[in-house]
Formats: sequence, C-alpha cells, structure tokens
Amino acid sequence: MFEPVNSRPDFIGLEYEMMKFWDEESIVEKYLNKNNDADKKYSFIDGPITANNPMGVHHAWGRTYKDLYQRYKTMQGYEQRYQNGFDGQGLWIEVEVEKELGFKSKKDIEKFGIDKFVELCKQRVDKFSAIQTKQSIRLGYWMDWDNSYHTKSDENNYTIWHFLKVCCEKGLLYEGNDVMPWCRRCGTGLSEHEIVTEGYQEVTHKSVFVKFQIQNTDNEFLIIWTTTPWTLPANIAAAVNPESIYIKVEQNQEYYYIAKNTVSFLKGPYEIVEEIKGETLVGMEYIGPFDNLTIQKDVIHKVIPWEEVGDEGTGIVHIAPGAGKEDYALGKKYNLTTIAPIDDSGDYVDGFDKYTGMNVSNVNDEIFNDLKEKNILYKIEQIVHRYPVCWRCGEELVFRLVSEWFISVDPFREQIMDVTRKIRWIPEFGLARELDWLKNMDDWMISKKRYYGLALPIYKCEDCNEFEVIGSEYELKERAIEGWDLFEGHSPHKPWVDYVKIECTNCKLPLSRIKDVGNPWLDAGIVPYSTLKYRSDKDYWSKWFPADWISESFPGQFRNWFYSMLAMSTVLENTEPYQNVFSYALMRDEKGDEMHKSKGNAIWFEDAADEMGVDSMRWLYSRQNPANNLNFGFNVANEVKRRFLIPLWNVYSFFVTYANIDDFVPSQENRKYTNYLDRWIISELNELVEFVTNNLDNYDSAAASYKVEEFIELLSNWYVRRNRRRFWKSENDADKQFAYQALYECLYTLCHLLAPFMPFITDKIYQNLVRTHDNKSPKSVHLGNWPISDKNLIDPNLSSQVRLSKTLVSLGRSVRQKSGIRVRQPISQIIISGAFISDNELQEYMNQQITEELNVKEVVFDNSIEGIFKYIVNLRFDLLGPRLGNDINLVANTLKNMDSDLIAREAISKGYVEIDGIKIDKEEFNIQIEDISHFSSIYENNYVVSLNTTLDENLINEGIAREFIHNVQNIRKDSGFNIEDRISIEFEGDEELSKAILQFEKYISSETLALNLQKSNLNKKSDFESTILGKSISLNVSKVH
RNA sequence: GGGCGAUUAGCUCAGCUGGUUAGAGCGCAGUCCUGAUAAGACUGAGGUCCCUGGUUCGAGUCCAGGAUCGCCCA
Repeated sequence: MFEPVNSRPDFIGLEYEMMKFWDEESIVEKYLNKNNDADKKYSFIDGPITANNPMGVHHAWGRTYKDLYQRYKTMQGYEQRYQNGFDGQGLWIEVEVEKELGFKSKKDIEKFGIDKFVELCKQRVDKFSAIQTKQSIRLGYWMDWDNSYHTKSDENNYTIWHFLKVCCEKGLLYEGNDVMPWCRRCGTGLSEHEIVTEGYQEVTHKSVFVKFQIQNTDNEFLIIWTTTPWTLPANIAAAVNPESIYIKVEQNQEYYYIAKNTVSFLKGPYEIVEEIKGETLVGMEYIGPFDNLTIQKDVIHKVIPWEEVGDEGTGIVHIAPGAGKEDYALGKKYNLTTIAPIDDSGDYVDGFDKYTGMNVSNVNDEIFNDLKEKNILYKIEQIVHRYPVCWRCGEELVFRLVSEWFISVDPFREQIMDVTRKIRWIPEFGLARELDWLKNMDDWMISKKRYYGLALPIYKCEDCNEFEVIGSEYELKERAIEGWDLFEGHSPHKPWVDYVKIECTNCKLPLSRIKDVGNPWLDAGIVPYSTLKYRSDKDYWSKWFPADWISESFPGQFRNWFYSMLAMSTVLENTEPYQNVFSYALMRDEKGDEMHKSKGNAIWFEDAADEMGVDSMRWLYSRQNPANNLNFGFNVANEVKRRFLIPLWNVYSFFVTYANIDDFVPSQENRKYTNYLDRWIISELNELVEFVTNNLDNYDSAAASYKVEEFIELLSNWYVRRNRRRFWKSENDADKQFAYQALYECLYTLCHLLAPFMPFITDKIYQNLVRTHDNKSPKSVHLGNWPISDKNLIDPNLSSQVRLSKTLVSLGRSVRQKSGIRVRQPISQIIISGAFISDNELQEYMNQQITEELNVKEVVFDNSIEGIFKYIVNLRFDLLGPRLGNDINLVANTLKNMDSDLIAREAISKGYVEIDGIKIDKEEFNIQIEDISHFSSIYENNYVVSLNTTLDENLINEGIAREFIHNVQNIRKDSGFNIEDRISIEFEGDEELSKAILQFEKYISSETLALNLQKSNLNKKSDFESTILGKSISLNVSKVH
C-alpha cells in the first residue's frame, strides 16, 4: 500500500515536513558525501554573497541555478565541494555600521575607535551570513554550510597579499596621482568600477556662463560654461576644439568668442563680427576669473586645443587640472600648473584666501557674487543632468586630485583578453561585453582611504620614497622589527596589523604600512585561489582549479567579479579561473518595474517562500530565459503552481488512489509495454530524459523546463485521460498491471528528473512511491541517481501518430461544436480524409482512441468518399498577386469555370495544380469546406473530419443514459462516496427519459457501480432534482453496504 | 560618439542550424467535457513578426542600412 494522498495538499506545510525529515535523517550530510570517492569531479566556485542584509528573492533566483546544477551533477555522480561564500569586507559594510551608530563622517569613526568599529563590522557580517544561511536552507539550497568561506578570513586576505606581491615583482603596482571621483562623506575615492551605472543620478545644478577677459584687450572675452562653479578658483586654462568654427560677436560694446553652433545661449541682440577656426584661438592668453587669490599668483592662463570639445555650453571649456579627470590629463599633456583646491571633506585648502575652509557644497553664491562684482558673470542657468553620486551613501561626488595605488593594466591587457576568450560565456554576448570592458579599462585603482577592508600590504618609505610589498604573514613576521606581539592573534585588519613596523631595505628606517585598505573586488577576485588552498596545498588546488562553472547576475559583474578573477588569475597563473560563466538578468516586479523597498513592490524572501512555496518559486526561476529580466510576483508564482505543480500532483494522487484499490506493487515483471499508450508514454518519457539531460549539460534549464511542462501536459491530459478505462475496469488483469507500471515508471523517473529543480515535492512523492515498497532504495531521491534515457524505447513514429490522434480529436470536437451536438450525445459515424498511416494495427488503435474521445460509433478513414462535403477554393490574391501580376486575372477567370471540388482534391493530393499552364501551390489557394449533406465537416491541417449528424432513437436514448450517468456520478462525488462504493438508485422522470434509462440499465449500472436501478414514485421525497435535456428528473442515490 | 542586446497577439514571452496556414500562457467572449484534476477541451476576437532594401525556389529566422528601447563604455 502507498500512503493515501491528499488531493489538495498544503505544499508549504509539505516543505517544512521535508526539511524536518532531511534534518532527522541527516540527508543533507549524506548528499554532501555521496560522491566522495567518485572518479569524476565538478568544480563550482561560489561568487560570494554580500553578507550585509538578509537575502532577497533576486538572490534566491541565482541560488536556484547554483543549487540546480550542483544537484544535477551530484545525481550524476560527480564529486563536489559545495562551498558557499560570503563577502564581508569593504565600504558597504562600513556604511551600514555607520548608519547604525549614527555617524556622519570619518572623524566620528576615529573618535569611536577603529578597533571597535572594525569589530562591529565583522559582527555585522557574522550576523547576516547566519541569517542568509538559514534563508538558503529554506530555499532548499544544499551546501556545506559549516564550511562557507568568508572574504574577511585571514587566508583570503593573505592570498591577496601574495597576489599584490607578484604584481609588485612584475612591476605592475604603482602609486599615482589622478583626479578621481571622490565622496566627501565617505572620505574616499571611488574606482572606475564603482562609479559607472549605479553611480549616476538626475540632478539639478546651477550652471554658469563666465567671461574670461583676453590679455591686453579692454573688451574682448572668451565665454566659458561650467556646471561646477566651485572649480573656477582652480582655473588654469580654457580649451577649444581646433577644428570647430568659432565666431566673434559684438554685444553691449563687448566682443565675445564662442563656438558658432552655440549662439542660442546669448541673451539679447548681437552681431557676428568674424568667423574663425578654433585653432586660431589656441595660445591666446586671458585673465583668470580668480587671479586675485594667493594660489593663482603666478599662473598664466592660456587657450589650449582639445579635440573632444563639443557644442555644449559655449564650445569653450574651463580647465582646472586639479578638479577634473580630463582636465588633469590635458594638464599633463600641456604641462599646465595643477591646483588641487579641496581636501578630504570638500573644504578649500590654504591659498584660496577667503574661500579657504569653505565647503564646495555651499560656495556657489559666494562665487557668483564675486563674478558679478568683477563684471565677468554672463548668466546663470538651471541644468538637469546625470551626475555621479556615491553608490553607497548617495552623496554627490566631486573630482579631486588624489594619490592612490594602481595596478597597471596595459602590460597584461592582451593576456587577459586571451584568457577571456578561452571561457564559454552564457549568454554568448557576455564575451563581447567582457572584451569591450577589458579593451577600454583604465588602470585598476585598488586603494581606498577607509578602515574595514583588506590591509594593503604596502610599506612606503617617506624618506627615500621606495615601497615594498609583503607577500604573506610569514614574511611580515620575519621582517617585523616591532609590534608583532601586539598584532599576533588578530586578523590582518586595521588597526592591529598596523602595529607592525618593518625596516626599509634601502635606508634602514622603520616603515609603516600605508593607511589605505583595498578595493573589495580584490577580496572576491582571489577566491579561486584562496578557497582552493593555493598557498598551502597545490595538489588540492590543481584538482579543483579552474572552476567548471560559475554563475552570477550580469549587471556589474563584467567589470567586477568576472573581471577581478580574470585579472588576478592572469597575473598569477596566466590561465582562466573558470571555464563556463553563466549569467542572468535582473529581477523586476510583475509589471516589469524595478523593485524598491520605498516603492512598496519589493517582496521579502520569507514572505515569498511561505506564501508561494519554494518549489513553485524555484520552478519559476528555472523556466526563465536567463537573458531576460524576470518579472516576479505572487500571481506569476500562482500560475506556475496551477499549471504545473498541481497537475503533477494530481497525476500522482490519481495513481496512488487506483493503485491502492488494486493492490499494485511495482515490479520489473510488469514492465511489458505492449499497449500503444504505454509504449507511447514510455517513449515520450525517455525522449524527455534525453532532452533534459542534454539541456542541463548545456546550462539551459529553461529549455529543459519547457519540455517537462509539455510532458506533464501529455501525461495528464492524454495518457491518464485516455487510460481511465483501463484503471477503472473491475478485473485486475495483466493489462491493468502493465498500465500501473507504466504510470509508475513515469512518476518514478519524473521524481528523479525534477529533484534538482523542486527538491521538496519530488522527495515527498519519492518517499511514498519508492520507500514504502523498497527499503533498500536510497533514503531520499536526492541520494539517488540521475535517470538514463533508453534510446531503444524511443519511437518517433508512434509519437507523431499519437499527436495526430490528438489533432484529429480536436478537429472532431470542433465539428461537434459547429454542428451543435454535445459530446455526451453519441453519434453514428465520423469520416476522416487526409494523409494516413499504413500500419493497420496503429490505425486500429487510433480508431479506438478517436471513437472513445469523440463518442462515436464508427470512425472511417477514407480519402475517396464523395458527396458529403464539397471543397471551395479561392485564390490567395495576397500571395499570387505579387507573383503573377496581371496573369492572376486570367487564372481567376479560368478557375471560375472549373470544378472547385476537383481542383481542391488535386491540390491536396499533389500539392499543386496547373491552371492555364501556371503552377499554383496548394498554399496559394484558400481552401474551405461546404456541407452538402447531413454531414458536418471541417478542414484543417490537410485533414477533413466529417460528422454524421443524423440521430436515431437508439442514439438519442443512449445520450439520455449518459446524461443520467453524469448526474449520478456527480451525486456520488458530492455525497462523498468512495470510488469503489456500490449504490442503489431510484429515479422518477417522464416517459421518454424513463424509457431511455431502462433501455440502458445495464450500462448505467456498470458505470455507476449500481446494484439496483429502478423507477419509482418519489414525489417530493427525492434527494436530488436535476434536468436532462430540459426535462426534470428526481433521484435517490444510496450506498449499499 | 563607440560597443552589446532587444523589437513577434491587449500583456508576458516561445519560435532549434532558413522550409506547410507564426505559436503558448494570461486576459476577454461563448460552448463543451469530467468519479484524478484548485483542472481540461473547443470556438471566436486579437499579428504589417519595427521599417527599407538584399540573398534565396522559400526569410520571423541570414546580410546591409535605418528607427525605437534597454544595457555597457567614452
């Protein structure tokens, strides 16, 4: 006996039940160790999840992929590591802790104490990694949770030290000055990786048009335009496009130089005096807007050429090499003075006189006033533009001249690109995208002026300006001249690691570590080395490196994780760290809008899990095309449950119900699939196994899922539906056992095939179908093996014939609809013409299927029958017009005089017809059917199905009997009788109904399991009132004990 | 300005290396079927497969140009 199955299960309760079971039986542990001795391995490296907040439903999407493919490989017998990763160093953690503590700036952190602050950061990571672990387990994500790696671990940090040492040895590491985007609040620069995309917002600013007076003139000016007025005190030059046309205009007794295409900004009337090329302006000297400031004392302001200058503003660009990225580059090129105006927090530094100490965020009015006083302010304008903001705290960024540490990319740019090409990118365009990034990327800025992160192991001598890199904890210990005892026992973080001083190899002075911490993508990028014991166990590393597969969402990762791993692995070993990289798009809400907490359309993981159920969620994720954004929500999940989960469960529930009635026990001896339907479904099943296997090998879970859905549809709506007779019939014969066995095999295989997708429901079904009968079988479906397709059982011909039967039945229903005869009313004959099969046996089988489905007495396959319908053909003018031109009228006229029916028949049989010597394809005709007899017909897909619409008394009576049966069955169901219960029926109806019912007494009794059927005088004592063909009928139905 | 995608029914999307009359789900209207089914079937309305050229016996699919949207980078 199988456990009876609830036909309306509580899927979520079931999930908790399974989690409890797995826990009690240590199933996960057994799963993790299942393939310990395998001779094949599969190496997955987890991209660390940021342990800074609870996991969201978008993480669940990614984790479903990770779990799916690892489970698949486990079932196939691959040894795996199942290691999850947590990312837990860097600014994002700091920002959250700062928020918790109510800090406003870096000074607050220093006052609080760096040691205590870093400790709190670590604690936050530990807290959220524990929460995420619990959430992942709820998702059914089976990993070696006690062995998760942390990017904040000593090993991870020291392996980066090793990497940086190698960089240094290869001459890739350098300290450089550059103008970088800078966050005043966080007090740190942002690397190029961080600023793009997430980092831009629409902001309204005041832009200003300023007149720069040309030297040795009274009334000639250049007009420049800028959106960052605070940079004007640092102005050094003005840039023009040497190729563009500039004009000199006269306005209010002054002369202005501007680009010709920008005149519209001028207010009021003006007159063009002269037209010149930009290069003519180059070299001109002008009086700077703030030449009165101390710091500007010796600056000579000049016009320089710059090809990038466009038609924005005035076509003349204000250049401040200390406050703009391109400005700085131009400054280097033309050897301009550089004035760096602001400090860490955006305050003007010394030398700016009245401005010194003022902050750039509130200096605009002061600047505007000064410009006005000097009479060089042309006008002020509001502008809305995309402006970079800090991706963590939202503060508007400024551009600031800073000294940072970089890894130069040029020396190994080609190498990384070669390595990149060896990797398979899914979706394919990932390769192009990564190469594009690599081609264009600047040197990698790896330093950050913050507290909690990788301690960059760089020791710089302020005296002789040399620096060195320490490559490991051992080297540090060896080189330590003081502070080791204070550091020992601590993680290599600030402030502890900075107690250690080493000696300068050059001048023997004691050296401190530089104050900076590292870019967090170093932390994640080293993972293919640090987690695989690169430093301590090379054999182990060689075994598991490179990863067979990695997977992350693509926004960001091409320039972050995918990139940092490529860069680090190219430097260390010049080889690819992963062989397949799978990426997927973004999660949106059901309407396709971005999910935001503030918008209220975000869905918490816990709510999703406990309302839609994890299996539904996972199926929804698995069936998604990863290149497209996923529109996620409760309605979509419900749809999945309704269309997929429930039908699957219903087949299972159906099987168990009937198998129990007949005491079915699965056995190899019953695997005799001679029946067409059995052979067919087993053929479909094996084809499914092959398809799913191939597509999972190809990391295409969506294609696999679609196919499974199609199979469930066939299984539920054709195999089971068509087989109901075999399961119902009272004799428990061999044929019935074979049918049970076939259905059992389908469910058994599906459990295994779907186990990696939906781990809960599949194991639940498995426990009942397998474990109740075979206690030697694995304790859980997840400890079982992946199904292998038996190609000998695949019969494509059979498959296409069954599909043809389905099509013909559809057509039959269609004709019934057209002729208005309901399906319960038997009809005498259906005639089908079209292309048929030659196999008589199969033909016979198809007859049977169609007879039953369409409730007809006889199915005739006949191509030659005439006189029941007539074809009508018309030309498809839309198709033939363009092809034949004027000839089409000729053909149309000829056709009018021909026998439409004959033409159609010829076209259908030969595929074409010749009219007036012109060959016309079947497709170029519009073929329709006209009924010309008591048959009703329909033409589609090259088949004509014709229905004999005449009904004699017997047929009508049988129809009544079937209506009666239907009524009784509903009563049985509503009364809660068991399927096998016997009943007794009394009824009362008019003469016509009664006659029909009694005529088919035997039939009715056997269908409804009635031991007794009789007409009596019920009057008003009847339990049930119903109508058949508009006439009322009363019924009493009672159970017979 | 450059690179990468996308554009198919009201909505969300399938459509493999070119091959019958381009499909599914949801939604809408109607009908039917059902002792596994919270289901299901049938019918109907709904399509310029973004546009223009080209290759081909044949193009939603391949090529070129363009439009719009999105992403990535200057």
